[in-house]
Amino acid sequence: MIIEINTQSTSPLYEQLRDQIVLGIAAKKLALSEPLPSVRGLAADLGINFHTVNKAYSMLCDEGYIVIDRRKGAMVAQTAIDSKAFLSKLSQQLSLSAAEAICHDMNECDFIATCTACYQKAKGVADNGGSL
Amino acid sequence: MIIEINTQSTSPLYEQLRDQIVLGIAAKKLALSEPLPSVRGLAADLGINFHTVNKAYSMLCDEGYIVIDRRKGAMVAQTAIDSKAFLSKLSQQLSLSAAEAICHDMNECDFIATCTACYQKAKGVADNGGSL
Amino acid sequence: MIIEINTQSTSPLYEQLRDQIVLGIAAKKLALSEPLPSVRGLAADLGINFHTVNKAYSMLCDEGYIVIDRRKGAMVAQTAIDSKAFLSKLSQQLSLSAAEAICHDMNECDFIATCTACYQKAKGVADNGGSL
Amino acid sequence: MIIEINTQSTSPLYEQLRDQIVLGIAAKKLALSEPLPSVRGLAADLGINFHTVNKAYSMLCDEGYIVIDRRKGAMVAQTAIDSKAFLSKLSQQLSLSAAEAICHDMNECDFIATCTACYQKAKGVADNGGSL
DNA sequence: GTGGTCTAGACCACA
DNA sequence: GTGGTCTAGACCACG
Repeated sequence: MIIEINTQSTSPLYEQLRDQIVLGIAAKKLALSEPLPSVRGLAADLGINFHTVNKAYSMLCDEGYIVIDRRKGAMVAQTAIDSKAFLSKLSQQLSLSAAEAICHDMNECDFIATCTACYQKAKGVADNGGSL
Repeated sequence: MIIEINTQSTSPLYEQLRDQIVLGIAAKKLALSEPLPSVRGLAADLGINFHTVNKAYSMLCDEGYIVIDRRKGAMVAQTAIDSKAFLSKLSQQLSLSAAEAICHDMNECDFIATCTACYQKAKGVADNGGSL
Repeated sequence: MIIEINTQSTSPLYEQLRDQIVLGIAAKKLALSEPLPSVRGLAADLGINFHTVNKAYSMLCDEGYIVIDRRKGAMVAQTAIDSKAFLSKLSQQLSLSAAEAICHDMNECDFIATCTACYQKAKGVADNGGSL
Repeated sequence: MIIEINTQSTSPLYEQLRDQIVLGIAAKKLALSEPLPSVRGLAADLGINFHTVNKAYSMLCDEGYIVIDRRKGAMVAQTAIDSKAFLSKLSQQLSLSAAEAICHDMNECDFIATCTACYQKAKGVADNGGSL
């Protein structure tokens, strides 16, 4: 799996990293229980400070996406927890996106079509050849 | 229109303000060409510094949601521009949301249902009772 | 002669007005010794405050583009004065424009071609049919 | 590279700063990818507030002259973008300068000569003695 | 150590 | 009266 970091973006590096890994897990590019690269190794690969990678891993751990074992390192969690708080957060994100779409004169059909396309893309259908 | 600011949140005040106003425009709580409150007036109402409000207004202006008229102050723009760059940004936001949903074992049906609900909510259907 | 004012621009209205009138004089749309519209009349036409028009006229008078007669009102001056200070100002403006052009990878030929085109345009060649 | 700020001038400090840096980039006094001084460092050198420098840097970033890297700070951009909008802006600047020149009885030859001189000066030919 | 954010207060330009 | 500009200082996020 390839992770791209843009050091010129306004969003913090650890957040970009966290987002990329979530995308990777959803697309099954990071298999369940597969160990993630070590903090120092990934930091070296990306050319960033290992504290930054550490922070991203901590966030992912707090959100339940990964589990961190002191000996085995980080690995993808079986399933993410705390789905109630998550639904509230998801709803907020989507409401804002929808509001932005409405302001840009996008009707419901087009918005839902975009949502569907993004879901498919996130699932990695295009990358894996569709059906599994 | 009521704007709520959470000073406890980690996200910057100007960003919260920007998001609230976008939601307000989408829900038609802020009519087209309706003047927004003055920078200092809104700041006083919210109990925050006027520079913070100013930054939010500047962002909204850059994004094309509002225009700042020298005579009448800030007002809702007729229509937001630069839809090409917007589509790319929207797609990125939705892809991340979709990935998070997938990690939480949400299937496509449920995700799309949530998207639809959020679109309706953003449009203010729930608030106005649907048809008028 | 048509004057266009953009109340949503960041540059002050009186400056826009001043620039438009200078362009008009150069293009001979405002003939020598022709009286300019009255301060209050022009303000009403443009839908702006007459203090704003007044300020623009004062600037033009200070720069020598027009003369203001208490009885006859404002009119185009025979010739602009203070050419030494002007040359310095012009050089400064052009140097900055040239620097911006260089940063955008524009070579000398293209820059000079653009300068020539702008000079012709300012002289109103295209509008008046070329020769006089 | 030496930056001079005139606190007596009517034009805002951040604009003067922005212009000086553009001139510096064009004259190659600031090499490509060379890091600019830090916001607070430059502010201290110039004896002005760091917010003022920050605003100038933000403008330059928006215009594509510099990029702000999270690790290395601000640096000269490889190449400025959005040349279409730029050409329109450049044409407007030059037209106004040309109009002013015409009002001061400057003929086309003299105007173009001045443009050429300014281009050379901006490129830094005069400073380096022409050929190297 | 660097930039980002927020607050606060003063002055001026603008309409 | 409104926004724009500049200054100043404090705190935190980031790397």
